[in-house]
Amino acid sequence: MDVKTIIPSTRATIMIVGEAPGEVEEKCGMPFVGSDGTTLRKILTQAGIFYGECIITNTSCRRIKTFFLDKKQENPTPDFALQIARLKDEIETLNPNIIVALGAIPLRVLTGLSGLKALRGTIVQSSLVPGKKVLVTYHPKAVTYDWSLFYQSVMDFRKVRHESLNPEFREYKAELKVAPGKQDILQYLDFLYENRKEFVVAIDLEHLTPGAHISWFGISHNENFGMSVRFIENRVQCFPEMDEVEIWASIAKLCSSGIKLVFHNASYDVMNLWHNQGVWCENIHFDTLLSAHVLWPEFPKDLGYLCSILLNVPAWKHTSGNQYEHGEYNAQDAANTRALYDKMSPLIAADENYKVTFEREMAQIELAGYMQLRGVEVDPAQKEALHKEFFEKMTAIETGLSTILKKEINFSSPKQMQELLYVDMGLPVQYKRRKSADDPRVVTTDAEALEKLYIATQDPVLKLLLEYRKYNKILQSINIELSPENKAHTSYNISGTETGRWSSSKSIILDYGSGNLQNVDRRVRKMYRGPANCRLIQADYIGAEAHVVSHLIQDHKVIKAFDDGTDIHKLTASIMFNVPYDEVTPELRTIGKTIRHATNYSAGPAVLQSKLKVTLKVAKEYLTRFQNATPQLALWHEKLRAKLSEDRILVTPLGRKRIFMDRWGDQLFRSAYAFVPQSTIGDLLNISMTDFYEKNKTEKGFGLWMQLHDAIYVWYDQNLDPVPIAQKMLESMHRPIKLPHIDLYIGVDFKEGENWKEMEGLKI
DNA sequence: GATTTTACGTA
DNA sequence: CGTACGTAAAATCT
Repeated sequence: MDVKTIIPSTRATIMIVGEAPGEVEEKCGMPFVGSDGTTLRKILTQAGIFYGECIITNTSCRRIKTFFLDKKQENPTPDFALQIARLKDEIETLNPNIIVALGAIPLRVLTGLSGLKALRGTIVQSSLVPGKKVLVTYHPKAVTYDWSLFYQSVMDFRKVRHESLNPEFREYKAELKVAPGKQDILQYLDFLYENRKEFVVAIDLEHLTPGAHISWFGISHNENFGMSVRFIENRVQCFPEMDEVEIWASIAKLCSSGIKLVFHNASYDVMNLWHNQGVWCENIHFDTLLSAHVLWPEFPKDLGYLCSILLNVPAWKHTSGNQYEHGEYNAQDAANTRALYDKMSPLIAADENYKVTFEREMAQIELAGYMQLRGVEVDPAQKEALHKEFFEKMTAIETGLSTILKKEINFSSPKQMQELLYVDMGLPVQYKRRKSADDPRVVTTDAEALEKLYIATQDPVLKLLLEYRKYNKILQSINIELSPENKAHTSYNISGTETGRWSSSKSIILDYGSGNLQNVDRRVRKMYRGPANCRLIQADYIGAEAHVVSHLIQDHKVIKAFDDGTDIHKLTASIMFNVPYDEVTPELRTIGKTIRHATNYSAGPAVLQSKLKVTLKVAKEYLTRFQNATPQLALWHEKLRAKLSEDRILVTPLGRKRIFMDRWGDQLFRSAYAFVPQSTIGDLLNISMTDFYEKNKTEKGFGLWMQLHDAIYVWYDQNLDPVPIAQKMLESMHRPIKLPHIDLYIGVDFKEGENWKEMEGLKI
């Protein structure tokens, strides 16, 4: 039976086209009746579209095995060709203002194009019925499979709603000036400078790798105009030396004039301009990357994606095609960034939480850039010594292993390790711990599995394998390339996480060091240090996340302990094992610490088992005992779940908002439990650090060295007294978290030393 | 050659 | 069935 197109009784402006009916649809004779239909209805509801006012159909109104005869999808099968003709007929008769293509097949049929990912969210002209607008988005089946696509689909349908108001296809008509001559460039820059009080100007750079030398400079003051200055072509300068100097001088004059500047990831562009060209951007007015991060931390944030949901521009994707093409993208990037500013700034301004969070992130741009360019010093002699030490250890184990195993094995190869453990040695196959009960079981040879097998068999080979891999990993973090000044650099990413913590990754501008400086192995930290004749001060928030949790759940015993400066983990152990506080042994304290941490984030017994190296039974017992001692925690978790079921939104005490879009279940809950404490401390530290930077950036004998989620590091001249400097750090870090019932202050602990490893308590 | 998976380091 | 990250090397895809 044919599945009939659903046609509303009044004239419909939106036509939704799926692929082909499935078994269920064919039986009822209705499109989208199964789980895909449920998903589609949910998406439409969220987007403010009534299902009943849409024309709903498929490219084929009966089940179909093969759509096309060829792989290129140019020739439909005879059956499908008839269906396409039927669809064309329906479009012409029903005359909707906009057609939505759900997935790749409708995209192909309606537009003749392919490449769903690149075209998603954009409006293209139909080739089937010329003049008709087609918006491309995911098929609900893809959303049902990967729920994180849900809100992206909602955004697409919001655009559909807007586009359904009229049938006109608007041609993209921006004027793009690519690689103009010197006079044109200077004339435009002068024009911008003359209007510096009124204009908002977007800038975008393209660079060469390695070195991040600027090859194209894109600039736009208006969404319908973009200019791309070509500086380098095929590694050769495009302008005579003096002309290039003149152009850069003009750019520098404009950027330092106080004109409002807009970027997509300012800490990269601004610092590249400064580092490579000495151009200083005085007024970083708006960053579209940061605004996207504040508005939708869970969405993709690249320019192409943002344009697809907020603008009406055709998809323009970056290819490594010819140079001129690259310039066109660059000019369009600048124009689109300028257009995004117009769309995004009202969204930020409309919500107080968005506003404060955005302003806070904007305030971090200069600091993040500064810390990237500054880098951290490494002692080459210490690096060499560490390498020698661990290389010898690794070699010794390698020799031991090769005499026992008699065959060459790459211990870094999961495949070969599986062969060795589960085939040659005949050990019981170990599986990775799953995130959710319905995840598939995956065979593993990771450290946790090896530990488990070692406990069971006491086979020394397992211990050797563990040690070999450990030393091999450490050597990786020692064998890093240093800059000519013996420094390692990292790019601190303000928008790197969904919590507001910074992430740390390889710097494009100064590609030296391990890249991520936030996961450096403790055993190699000895080689990192401050400048010559300087030492380091560390300031970290004490038990920060646990402190926040204790207030959120109103655990008065623990709150009081934090207030009194009692050792919280000792207290935990004392309560759990029912021993007097003063008789808690270090071993018991460790157990208390691990359990508190694990339980706050709803870890299961298997995690405790592997962390504490106890049996599953004992781990379960510990958990039960802790939960009994802290009944408030489960209540709070319940409260969070109730809030999530209401609107899936959580807001932290510092105003950061996050929508939890995962499929309803334990994994979503655990992310939610972790969010508020983790985000609050991340934001608190970044606020404090920015405050410290702004207040002290002109000081000579000390300065910021590193950021580590809940700690900051400062280098200082060893001839100075560290205490007053630590006091300045404390001034910036002693900062209230405003909770409904109290202003919460998190304690700060200080350490001091000559390198990142050897640090000892500093009393202030 | 590009992309995904595995393993593992940090808070 | 802790979350939040990034990277190297191996495995896999095209």
